[in-house]
Amino acid sequence: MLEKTYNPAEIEKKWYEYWENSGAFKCGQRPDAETFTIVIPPPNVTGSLHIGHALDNTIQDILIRHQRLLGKDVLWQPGCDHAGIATQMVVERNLASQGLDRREMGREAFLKHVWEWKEESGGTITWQLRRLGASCDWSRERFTMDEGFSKAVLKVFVDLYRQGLLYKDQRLVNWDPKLLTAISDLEVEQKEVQGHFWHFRYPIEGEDGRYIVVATTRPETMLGDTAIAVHPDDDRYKDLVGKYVRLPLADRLIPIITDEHADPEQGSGAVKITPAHDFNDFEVGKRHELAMVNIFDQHAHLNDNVPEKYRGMERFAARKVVAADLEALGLVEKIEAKTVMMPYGDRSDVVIEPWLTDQWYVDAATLAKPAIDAVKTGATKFVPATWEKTYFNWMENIQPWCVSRQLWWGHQIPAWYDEAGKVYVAETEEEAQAEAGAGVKLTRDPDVLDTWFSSALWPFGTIGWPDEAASKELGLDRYYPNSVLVTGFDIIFFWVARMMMQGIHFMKEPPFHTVYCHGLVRDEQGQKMSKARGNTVDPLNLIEKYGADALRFTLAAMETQGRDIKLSENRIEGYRNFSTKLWNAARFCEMNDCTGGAGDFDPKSATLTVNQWIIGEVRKTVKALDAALAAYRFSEAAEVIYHFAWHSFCDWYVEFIKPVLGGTDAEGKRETQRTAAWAFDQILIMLHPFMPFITEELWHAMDEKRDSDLILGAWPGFSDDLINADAAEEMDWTIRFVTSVRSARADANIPAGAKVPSLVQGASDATWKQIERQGGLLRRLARLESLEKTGAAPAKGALQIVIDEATIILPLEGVIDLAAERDRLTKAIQKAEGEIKALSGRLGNAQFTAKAPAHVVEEARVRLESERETAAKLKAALKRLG
RNA sequence: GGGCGCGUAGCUCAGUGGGAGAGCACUACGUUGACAUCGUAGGGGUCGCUGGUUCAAUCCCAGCCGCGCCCA
Repeated sequence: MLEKTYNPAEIEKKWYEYWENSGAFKCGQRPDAETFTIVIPPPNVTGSLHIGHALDNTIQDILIRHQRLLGKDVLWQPGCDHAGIATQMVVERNLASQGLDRREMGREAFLKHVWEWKEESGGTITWQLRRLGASCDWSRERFTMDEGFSKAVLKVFVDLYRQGLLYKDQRLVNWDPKLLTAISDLEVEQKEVQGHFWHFRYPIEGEDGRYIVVATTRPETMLGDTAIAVHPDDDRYKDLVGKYVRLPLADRLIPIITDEHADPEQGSGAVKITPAHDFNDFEVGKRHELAMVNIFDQHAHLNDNVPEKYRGMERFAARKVVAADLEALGLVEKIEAKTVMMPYGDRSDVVIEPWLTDQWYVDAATLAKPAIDAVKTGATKFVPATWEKTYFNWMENIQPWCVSRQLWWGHQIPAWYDEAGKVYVAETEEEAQAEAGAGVKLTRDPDVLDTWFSSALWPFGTIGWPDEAASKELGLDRYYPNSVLVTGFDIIFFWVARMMMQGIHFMKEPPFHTVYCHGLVRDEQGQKMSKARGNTVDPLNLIEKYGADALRFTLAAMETQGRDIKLSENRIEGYRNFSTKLWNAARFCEMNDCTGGAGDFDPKSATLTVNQWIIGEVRKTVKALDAALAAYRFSEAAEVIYHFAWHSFCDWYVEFIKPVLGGTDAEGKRETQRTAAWAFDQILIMLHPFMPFITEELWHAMDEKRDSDLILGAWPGFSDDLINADAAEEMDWTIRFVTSVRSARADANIPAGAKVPSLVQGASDATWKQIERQGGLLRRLARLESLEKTGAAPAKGALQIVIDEATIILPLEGVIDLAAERDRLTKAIQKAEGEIKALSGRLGNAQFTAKAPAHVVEEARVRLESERETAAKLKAALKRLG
């Protein structure tokens, strides 16, 4: 017997362990079936589950469980990435608290600490994913730093290098002076800050007293200026072009040049050019072959390329000193307050410095071309499609991708240098040595690769590539391409685009046919959740409080394409109530022997109208659910199954069958028990992808001798011949009858418990037969003492309810509130007349009848007819009321 | 500045060229051996504004207003 109340915590733990131990999550069990593959967006190995992960993985699990029920050979590939910067930062911080420093202990010792940390805290998120119910194939769990995967990373590096798609170059990078590494454009956040616009006078060489005014938001960089640029069409400076200015403080001569980059509208129209410290100026410098004077060291302190006075100064301190010194020289024309965009490192939150260094770059533009085509031709589709524009926009303007990082934690770049600095790129040191020649002393590039460089290989590197034996064992041919990728739109650039590029380049096929992008989970007020704001919610707490099923269902129900989710706790509470409802429905089934599941019951064999009706409703629900899931419309899918389970099954069907279950018709009772058990089984199956735990529990509670667990069950595959139109019509009418009578009773303040007599007037033969068939239910559910045919006009003061051609009369003279009843009828008449007016107006318009499709016109005619009939009945009722 | 998106019930949001929907909240009433984490009934919306296309616009188009995000 089921407990009186549902306790999710116990059940969820029990079933997860059972599933995992029974091997239910493992792929490859259905070797003849079609495959369905999702690779998990690998979370940071040392991270923990936040609500965004909960959403992302709930969606994936819904798809995975649905496809598993459809009989596919399903692979949900789990694993983590090594999160280069993030992890290294955490470990460095830990070490610092013990007074240790990585540079002092050296690379090898430090990496040992990182691996220890990974072992210690690396399991957290995978444990949390299990708590959520994620049915990943854990036996295949991978890590971007594990041996096989690392081989893939090195091979990709070497292959791209040999194909000329990866090269070393000296360019400006986004340099993080706190973390002391290059970072990619995507890891830079532009923030608005209040700054100043300094206008400096640079003296013209050879023209005493004449100067040119340049404006800058970064005075300290003037020490690295190597030119002044004016726009070629700017007449104000025509005579100065080709002349030189004497750069103050640095005391160097720099030329005045023309370049389109100078904006005549901005400031004075003349702009200082610092090619080593500004991305735009760098381009100008290249165009004009200007000197590149690098004035910063790696900490963004001034170096030996500046006058002695400034050497060693920190950049912001130098700013003040430079500005003050120029002021003292009378070279400051004015200082304006100005809002400026400043680049910040998303990890370190310090101002990023464009800095000239040697780094490794991937020729992203070349790799992007086929990746763009794959989406253009529809080989890969984004859902919702609106993200395709974002993808194209970025891909078509893609810059060389800086993939080297000055970190220790990550895949060390497979490049070796001889003493002359010549580079040898190879997968192993032996190969590099062979290439360089025996006896040549080689030093390995100390840098590591961007974490995204490795996670770009996730869709095939996890399935054995490039090792032949591993590929065979893990089924590379079978599971690549993957099917769907589910991720947040915020990492389309970081990850999706790069998987597309690498996947197509190395595997010759795009990694997936569909990319489903969901939004962000925000708090109730619509604020982005962040630790700084303190408005994060811990999904584990929510799971403890309401159950994983409730959280999952909530996220699914709120997941509508193209919109962020504003998560509120009372929504979760509501879906917790839904699981309670389901639990109680199961208890009802149990108490009434509606158990044994579907068994060998043939839904087509049902003879009772109520049973035929609910069977048809099941079919309609499956159809709607299939359509919703096929279109990745999760909120709609959730709504469909919720509505069926709660309203169709619990509210109506259960009430409809109570009399049969308690009655004497043994045959009817048996059929009804079997139908109820069958229908409830269908609910459990359809709901399983959303609420896996409670459904599995009830699946077994309803029948202790199941052939299979629900997780490996079969999705309903019925056809429309289960829909009996007559039964549907009859039960729909029954529902309308009951609802109308209840409503009228409530309006007339008839005590809910009172059983009242009733008469039916004007019913057609068909309706009357229907009343005779369903009389028991009608009386029971509408609280009617009797239900009889009458030809006579009713007594005055009766409650009258119009249902199509029939009028139901409750003779309650003296009991009902006449004024309230008059009101009710009048309102109903007004409503009908409003409809009549609108419909007849439309039908009276010759344009409408001529141009609108025939079925629309016909529909309007039918409706007009029925509204007229209703209005007439209601008017008659009002008249009779007295 | 360029691009994308949003504005529908008190709240959160679906939706569709042809009768405005759901959940929650709210109000009233609670009778029936699954369920008060419940049941029954009810109130509540010029579908942001203005124009256009159309027989017909909440839906399509244009402009405006308000809000958000991405890129420069």
